[in-house]
Amino acid sequence: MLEKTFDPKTVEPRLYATWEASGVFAPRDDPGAEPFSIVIPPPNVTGSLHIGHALQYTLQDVLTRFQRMRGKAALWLPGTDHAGIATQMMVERQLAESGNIGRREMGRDAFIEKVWEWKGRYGGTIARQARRLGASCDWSRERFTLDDGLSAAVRKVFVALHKQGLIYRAKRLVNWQPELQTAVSDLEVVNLEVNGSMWRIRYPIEGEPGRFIVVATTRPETMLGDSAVAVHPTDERYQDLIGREVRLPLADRLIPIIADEHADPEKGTGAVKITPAHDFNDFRVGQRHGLPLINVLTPDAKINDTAPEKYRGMDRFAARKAIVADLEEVGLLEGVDANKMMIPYDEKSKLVVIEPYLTDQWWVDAATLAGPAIAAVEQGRTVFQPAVWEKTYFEWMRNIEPWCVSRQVWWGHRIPAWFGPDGTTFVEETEDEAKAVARAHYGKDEPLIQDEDVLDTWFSSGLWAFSTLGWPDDTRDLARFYPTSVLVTGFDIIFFWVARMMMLSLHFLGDVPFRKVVMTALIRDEHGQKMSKTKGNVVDPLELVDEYGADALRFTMAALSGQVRNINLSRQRIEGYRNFGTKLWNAARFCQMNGCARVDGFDPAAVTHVQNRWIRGETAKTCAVVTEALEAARADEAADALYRFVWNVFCDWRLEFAKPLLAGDDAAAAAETRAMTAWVLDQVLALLHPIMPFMTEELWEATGREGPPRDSMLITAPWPDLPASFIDEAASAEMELVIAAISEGRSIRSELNVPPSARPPLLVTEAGPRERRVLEANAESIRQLLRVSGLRFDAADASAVPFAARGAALALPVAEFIDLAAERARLSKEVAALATDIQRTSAKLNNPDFVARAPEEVVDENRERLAEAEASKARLEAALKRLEAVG
RNA sequence: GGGCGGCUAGCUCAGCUGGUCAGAGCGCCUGGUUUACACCCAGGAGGUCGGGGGUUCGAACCCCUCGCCGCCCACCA
Repeated sequence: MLEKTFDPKTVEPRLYATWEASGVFAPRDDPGAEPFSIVIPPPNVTGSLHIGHALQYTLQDVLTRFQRMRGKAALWLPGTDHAGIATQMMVERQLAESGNIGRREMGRDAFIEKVWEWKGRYGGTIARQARRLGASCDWSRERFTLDDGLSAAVRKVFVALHKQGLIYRAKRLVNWQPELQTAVSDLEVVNLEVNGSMWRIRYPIEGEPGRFIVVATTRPETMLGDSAVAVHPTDERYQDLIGREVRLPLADRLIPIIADEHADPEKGTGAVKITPAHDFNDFRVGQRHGLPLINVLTPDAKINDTAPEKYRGMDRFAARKAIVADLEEVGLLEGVDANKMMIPYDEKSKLVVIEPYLTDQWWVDAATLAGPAIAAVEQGRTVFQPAVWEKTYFEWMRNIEPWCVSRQVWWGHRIPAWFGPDGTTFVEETEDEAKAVARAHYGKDEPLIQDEDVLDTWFSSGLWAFSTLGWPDDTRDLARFYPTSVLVTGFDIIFFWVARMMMLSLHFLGDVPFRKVVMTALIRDEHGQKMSKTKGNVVDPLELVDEYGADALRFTMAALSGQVRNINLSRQRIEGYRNFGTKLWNAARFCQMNGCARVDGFDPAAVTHVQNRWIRGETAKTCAVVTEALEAARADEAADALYRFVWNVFCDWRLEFAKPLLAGDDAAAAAETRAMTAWVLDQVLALLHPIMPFMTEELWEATGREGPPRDSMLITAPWPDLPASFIDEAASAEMELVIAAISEGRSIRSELNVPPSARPPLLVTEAGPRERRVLEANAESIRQLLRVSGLRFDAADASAVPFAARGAALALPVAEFIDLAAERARLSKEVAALATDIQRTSAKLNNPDFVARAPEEVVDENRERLAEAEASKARLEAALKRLEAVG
């Protein structure tokens, strides 16, 4: 006997351990099996499971389990990302907290050893947590971006791109994170609006004492590095000044006034200071005019030694204050205005202001790689779901900038570049190869120094789709599982990751990395607020698993996964789906208590009772919907269809109808109903398994104890393949009417507010010929049902006072139960409603435009509707007349 | 500045290519000890589908416009 409720806490760990130990997570080794593969978006090794992972992992697991059951060689490949900067910072912080010496004092090798230690200790956290969700990853294939194999792939890709001219080293302005003292990419910078100031500064015109040109700036400290002042070539105010010089205040240097389109006469004063080493626009202006690049900052954003002595060593913001004060003192500050502006911050901390800074870095020619990546999506070789994200992807790809891939941190893939004594660079996969090439170059051995930098962490994750499968080796996995089938990830990393994978995979494998990208929404709290620690509204998926069970959380994630941008998650929602699980559990208990066990050799195609033919068809319909939905990676649609079927069809009607049959005298019908019910439950378990693996597996095991033995666990059981011939249209039509009739009857009873003790007999007298036929055909079932519900059914009682309603007509013997006046009013209202319906419909049909232009089916529908309404109206009118006679 | 989304019952959301589309869950109200289930059962109330125009025989769905809300991108001195 099944327990009263499902206990996830004991069942889930047990089942997961059984699955994992039995090796079913690995793709089946049948060469004939069609491959299906997903690579996990690798979480940071330092990470732990958050609600967004729960959503993505649920989706990936649903698809993997579904395809596994469909007989495919299904692989869900797990792994983690070394997450260069993030991990390095975390370990540094941890070392500091435990009183260790700093990273720089420790030295590179010792520090990296510490990070590996950290990884060894905490790197498995998220994988353990994923298991609690039921993730059926093939853990034997787990990868880490710094694994030997993956690192080899990184070196090979880097070297190849370099030899192809698609990676180069160049001195350019980069986004510099002064606290970490590393370059970051454009994507790692976030512009935030702040209330700042704009200062107007007078630059004295050389040779014309008392005359100034006023420039406006939000960053006065950078004036120490000014190389020019620019005005628009057509700006009449400054025509005579073009070509002249100004004496740069404080720095006391002469710089030219130049004409450049960049200066916008509408903005500020129309004259703009040009600081090529500290501003991206100015850098371009400087290049156009051959201006010197004057860097005035140290790597940690203090004023350096090119500046006047007074400011040297000052922090950039302190220097700003000092410079403004000094300008004011010498009367060169014309004014200051409050100014709302966008300031670039470090994307992670949102605290550190990013500086444009002049350094040597390695760059990927993204524009060249983007071409094929754009074409692949245009041609539909990779499809985004939902498709709106394709626009975002195209927009970025078509305007892509060179990608700065070098980082001045230690934790990561060291750039495979070596410098010779004369600065010649040798880019090779190994030091030995570099030495060999250098020997050839110099004619003798020269000492080589490897580049200190590591690669952007997204460089290695950009190879994830193929490096994890063994590339550059010609592995069987690579041949079988590349391209992968689906990628499930958040829209927030379209640029960081999806786009880079597209570019790098297409370039090196010649094919897309995945056929479909499912973009998941951002999960917010129930009020639509972003989850954040400071707001205290973060929900921990593991807590939810503890409280409601993994299946409930999974069902919730699946059901909500259709949302494009935001998912507002509430506990009530999860409770609702937990209740759904309980409902299923109880349905299974009902089956068990009523002897609905599986029957050896049972053939669902051969059932004869209308209710069994009907539920067989409903099951087949649901199976088709669910299968199609999951094929399309629409877990939400599958969840929705299953919820409705299990609760609103199987439990609400099927099991209720089965009760009288099971208790009835017709032994054959009862036996058939038992077998059929068990069969339906079996199908339901299989269809639900991808979404609710634990409860379904548990029930599969429990229901397997009776009847023929199970061939396998549910996780590897075959997916139901129910033919369309299982749908019996006649049975469907009949049951639809029966259900409508019963619903109508319930409604009447309830509206009449009949106390349960009074239980009036419910009679059918005014049914039309069709309804009557159906009702009479099912008289036995209905009688049984009505008996259970305390109602009686009698098609022959002519003495009843008629009552009719839309759908099937039902009648009640009113006498003591019905308020005649109220019933009259009710009927009149019905009649009036039907009259307007008839009027509207006939007007429609009399409209020649409608008949001519509307589709035939629609016209037919309207004709039918008119006929039905007229018939109903006639019946109701007759009933009303009789009711009046009684009253 | 450019782009993209959203605005449908108290709440969170479905409504596919215009033709029963005005829906679901939760919440609320009424009733229920009918041995699967109160994590339940039955019933009910609630919306002029953000405003205004237009196209059409017909619009929540298409077009225009306005209004909020959100997100992404962008070098605005």
